[in-house]
Parts: sequence; structure tokens; C-alpha cells
Amino acid sequence: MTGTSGVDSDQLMELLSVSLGAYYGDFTVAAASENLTASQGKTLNVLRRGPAAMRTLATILTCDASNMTGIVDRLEKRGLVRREPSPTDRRVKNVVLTAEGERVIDVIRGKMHATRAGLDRLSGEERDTLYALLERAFTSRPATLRPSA
Amino acid sequence: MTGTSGVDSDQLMELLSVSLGAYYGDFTVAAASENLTASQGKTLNVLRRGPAAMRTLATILTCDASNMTGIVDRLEKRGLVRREPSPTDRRVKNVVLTAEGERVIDVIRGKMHATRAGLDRLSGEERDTLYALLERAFTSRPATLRPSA
DNA sequence: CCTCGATGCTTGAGAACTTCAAGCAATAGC
DNA sequence: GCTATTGCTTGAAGTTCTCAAGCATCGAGG
Repeated sequence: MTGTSGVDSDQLMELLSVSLGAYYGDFTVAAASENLTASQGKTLNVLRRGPAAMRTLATILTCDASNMTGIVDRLEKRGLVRREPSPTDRRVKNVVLTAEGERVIDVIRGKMHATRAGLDRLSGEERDTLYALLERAFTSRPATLRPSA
Repeated sequence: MTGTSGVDSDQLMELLSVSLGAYYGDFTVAAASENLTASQGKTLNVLRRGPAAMRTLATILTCDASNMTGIVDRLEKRGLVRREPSPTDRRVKNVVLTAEGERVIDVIRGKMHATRAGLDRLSGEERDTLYALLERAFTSRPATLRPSA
């Protein structure tokens, strides 16, 4: 009994879609509880890493730049983000999380009980392993900081 | 340097969101190349496991049942799915993938090159490990078949 | 049987999301 | 300085999404 190599690529893809679907559902419910749509929540989530230009947000969220305009408009109207002109390129507007926006996204993350409970089923060592595997499979470079203009 | 237990829950959550973003972006682009929206693609993806009632789809996709009506309407209009009355409950409509729908979702899955390439960076043994960890964290029961009416 | 509450699906209204085509401002390469 | 490119916004058209209502059916009690 080898115990290895029982899983082919398709099975793993399938489980990935189920797992990420569960995560996404958890996130959507948590965002809704703060009166945010999934797209608005995802935008705040990205901005939690730091300010980003409209174009950068559109690239990360895999959507048209014109789409971000409306989403950021609505977030700004609620005081969750702020548009700041880039000091180095006057075409660019950097979107920044306000203190309130930061609070809201942290609340949302805290409400993702299903995901948290799932991860708690793993030991510390297993979480380390999961982290390393996901990092290798889904990030081009190791997740270190990268300079921006 | 122990090499263990360096990752806390928040870091793992963050990486999960990055992974989900990468997977979802890959999927969205692939679906768009077949002229499907992300929601339509996700619906086909769920149906790939087998027929499901409208209500079941809504639950899995974490949305209102009335939302599914429109999505399934448009998929049906394209001949990718079919509504069949449940033999046991006349309120229920089971949504079934047509041959063409099956073909399309398989094409989409095949076009997820970024995800596939990412998984290919892992060894067979690592994929087994990833599978086991995801299964434990994100599925209530081990992913075996479960009877349905 | 038959009434009553719960469930499954659909419809319609209103808001948000999404993309595309177009346009303006600013940058970058020549 | 010219020209092509890039970043952002606007407007139009279709899709998604939720909520409130409504209809049909099921299920449990009387």
C-alpha cells in the first residue's frame, strides 16, 4: 500500500472549485452582513494590502477598468475608501482605505466563521503545509513585498 | 530555525483570498472565451457533478433562488441545460446539463491554463497532500457519494 | 378529507455589476 | 514637438442580484 498518487489533476481541480466556492460563499455572506456586495468586499479586501491604482485593482479583480469606477464610486460615497492623485503620474488615482473601510473589512474577515472553523480542523503543522502548497501553486513569486511607483 | 508553525490563521486566510482570486480570474477568462458570464460558468460547473434542483443550485452558489431562474433561463435558451420536472415532487425542477453544455464546461476547464500550470508545479505526493488538507478543511464529510431523492 | 403552514419556483421592480465603445488628459518614445 | 500608449471616466445595453409577492405543491394535524 503506497498511499501516494491516488489523486489526479481533475479531481484536485474539482475539489479546488468546491473549496474556493465554500470560501467565497462564506465571504459573500459576511460582506452582506455589512451591507456590502461581493465585489465591494473583494475590493476592500485587496486594498487591505495597501493603496492601489484603479488599473491595478481592475487587473487583480480581472475586470474592465470602467467597472472599477462605479464600484469605487459607491465605496467612496460610503466613506470606506478615498481617491488620491498619484504624486508621480497625474493620470493615476490611488485608492486608499479609510479608517472606517479598514474597520469594515476587518469585521468581515472576522465573520468568516465557516472558513475559520474549517482551518481550525487542521493542526499548526498542517496549516504550514497548506500555506506552502497554495503559495507555490497560486503565486508566481513568493509573497513578499514588491516596490511600486 | 524550526521551520514549523510560522503561519497564523490570518496569513492563511489572506493567501486563500489570493488563491481564490487567481483561480476565479482564470475561470472567468476561460468562461468568457466561450461567451459565458462567470455566474453562468459556475452554474455549469456545479451541474457537471449531476442534475440539481433550482433550490440546490441557489444554495451552493449562495444566492437567492429567484436569481437562478434568470441564469438558468439564459443557459436553457442557449441549449446548455434543460429543466426537467422532478418525478417525486411536482414543485421541483431539476436542471440537467445537455451534451452541448457538458462539452462547453469541459472546454472551459481545459482552458484554465494558469491554474493547471500552478498545480503542475507540485509533485504527485504534494497534490495528494493538498487534496487531503482541502478536503478536511472545506468539506463537512469526506467527499464520497451521498444518496439523493 | 381539508385546512394551514412550509417549501419550490417564478415574476417584477430597483440597484449593482459588467463589458464595450468613446473620449479626455497625461505620459513616453521618437 | 508628434505620435502612440496608458489611465480613468462616461454612457449604453445586458446580466446579476436581492427583495417582496404570488402561485402551486407538499406535509402534518385535526
